[in-house]
Parts: sequence; C-alpha cells; structure tokens
Amino acid sequence: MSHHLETAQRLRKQGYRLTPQRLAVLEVIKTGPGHMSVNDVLARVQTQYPIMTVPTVYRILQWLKGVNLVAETDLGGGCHVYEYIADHHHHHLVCVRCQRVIDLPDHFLNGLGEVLRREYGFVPCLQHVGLFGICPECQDREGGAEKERAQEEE
Amino acid sequence: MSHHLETAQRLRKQGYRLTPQRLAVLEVIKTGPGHMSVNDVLARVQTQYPIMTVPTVYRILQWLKGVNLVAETDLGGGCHVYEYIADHHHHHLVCVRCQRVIDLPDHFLNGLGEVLRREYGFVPCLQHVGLFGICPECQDREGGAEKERAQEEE
DNA sequence: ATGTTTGCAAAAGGTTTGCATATAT
DNA sequence: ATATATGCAAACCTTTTGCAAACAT
Repeated sequence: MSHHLETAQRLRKQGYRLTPQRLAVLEVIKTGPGHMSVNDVLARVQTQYPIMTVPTVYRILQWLKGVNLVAETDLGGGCHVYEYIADHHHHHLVCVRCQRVIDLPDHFLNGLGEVLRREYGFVPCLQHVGLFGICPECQDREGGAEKERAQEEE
Repeated sequence: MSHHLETAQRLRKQGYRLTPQRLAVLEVIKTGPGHMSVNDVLARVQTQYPIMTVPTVYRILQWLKGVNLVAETDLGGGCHVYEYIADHHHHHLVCVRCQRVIDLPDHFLNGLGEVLRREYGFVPCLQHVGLFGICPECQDREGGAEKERAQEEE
C-alpha cells in the first residue's frame, strides 16, 4: 500500500481520515479487475482485513464515489458494480444472457451527449453508462435469429 | 374496461387467462401517466380492486413485459418503472436531482445501435434506455456551473 | 374438470441506519 | 482531545417464492 501515496495525501489534505479500511478498499478497487460488486470488494479486502464489514464497504464506496475516485454502475436488477476511475471514462455493454461486461470507450457517447445538451438543455452524466444487449458469443450459441422471440414459458 | 377488447382477445387466443387483476393492471398501465413504479400501479389498481397484492402486481408486470405490452426501465437504486408500449420505442432522460423523467424519441440511439453491432458484434437492447443527468430547471436553480463539484458533505 | 393464477406469508437479496466504541488527526 | 469512522445488529425496501385456495377456460 505504498504506490498511491499522492492520492492518500490529497485526501488527507481535504480533511478526510485515512483509515486502514479506506486504504484497503482503495487498494483493492485500484488493483482489482474492475466491475466489482460490493461483495467482490468485501471478499478481497477481507483477505487482508478479516474484520471488514458490509456497511463499511458501502460507506467507503459511497465516499470514494463522492470524491470521484470510483464510479458506480447500475447493471440492473439491483446489482451495482464499482471500479477505479483512472483518467478516462468508459461505458459498459452488459450481456443479458451471460452477464459478461464489455468495456466501451467514452467517445461512443460523446455525440449523443452534445445532442441532448443542444436539443433538450439536458446535461447528461455519461461517465459510466450501462447498455444491455446480447454479446456475440451468446448470439452464436443461440443460433442467430433473436429478433422476435417470446419465450416467456419456462 | 371495454376499450382494449382486441388486446384481450389476442391474449386469450394465445392461451393466457384474463383475470380481473390482469385487466386492471393493463387498464392502469395503459391509461396511466407512464413511468409507474410497482407501488404506483398497485395504488391505482387498488382503487378498483382493493384486494390486489404486491406479488401479483410483480407477476402481472413481468407477464405483460413478456408479451411485449409493457416496458421495464431500471432507473437505478433498485427502482424500476413500467409503462405501456404503444407502437414506438423511446428512451428516458432521468434527472438525478428532481427525479423528473423526460421522454426521448428512439431515433436518438439508432446510430449508436448500429455502431455497436458493427464494431462489437453486440446486439443492444435499446428499446428503453435510461440516461441520467440534470434537467434544465435544476441547472437554473443550481446556478450554472455544475461541472466539477464535490459537495458530498451534508 | 383442469390447469393456471391468485393471495397470503414468508424468505431472500441488497442497502441503509442507530448507536456505542474505536481511532486518525 | 475531539470529531470522525467503524462494527454490530437490526431495520428497510424491493423483489421473489411455496403452497393451498380460487378461478378462467
């Protein structure tokens, strides 16, 4: 936990207290695979700090979101994932079949943002947008024609 | 409940049973203001059918979604809203300040859909997308410069 | 008559809160 | 020393499920 001293110093300067828990969550979210749920973060932190609890993870993640160090993405169905904000925003393509998440560079939505601002006066938060759909692998597995299918009977 | 007989007939033909609860939810979601939560639907239905329960509303809404009569939009934070699908898809601009919802015609995302298909092989479900941001009114009320603001202290 | 749908109650899952204790500053 | 952050437990909210009774067909 020595390679993010400048971040820690900045936060301390802003009056925040740097507890081991906060540093551990920061470390995990910084070095982790991205797109981690609260439980993912908790599990990883607990390998180093077994006493870490769920409410604390929530509070720390909300805090990190507030200071713009992590982004929260709503994947639908009451599932939120978090990841470290490096220096560029990006979006997510979420497969509704296999739950896989594909990263999408931010420029794909830049044009849309401008249109919304211009035509609606609406300032969109397009830092992290989750878009749902079906990934190529699941299309292959399902056989091609997924246009109009109403298979609501299981 | 007599002005959607053709819809009812179609559903009955498909083998579904048309209970009073189903007809009531259909009526409410068809004539309601749109963007209704489960509790909104429940409250409106209960003015006519006081015995309506929460699980039934969920089941009926999932059913209506399955037969492509309503669309479900995830507004984040575990909040889902439902609305009747007329004959055109559209999207939502959700104000993160006042929760207001602005409708956005579907063609705003058509280009994006094609790009995702072409460049990623990803077939997006862009029938109903919720985009978050700040509406013009809230921008005025807040005073213009809402670029970089970290007011997480309350 | 039969299989589907409902109501009830309870469970499940994720998230939040109250409060005393521990702790970073 | 002091105000903030944590741990614990419990509450909260939305959504789901099991099962017997009610009901549309």
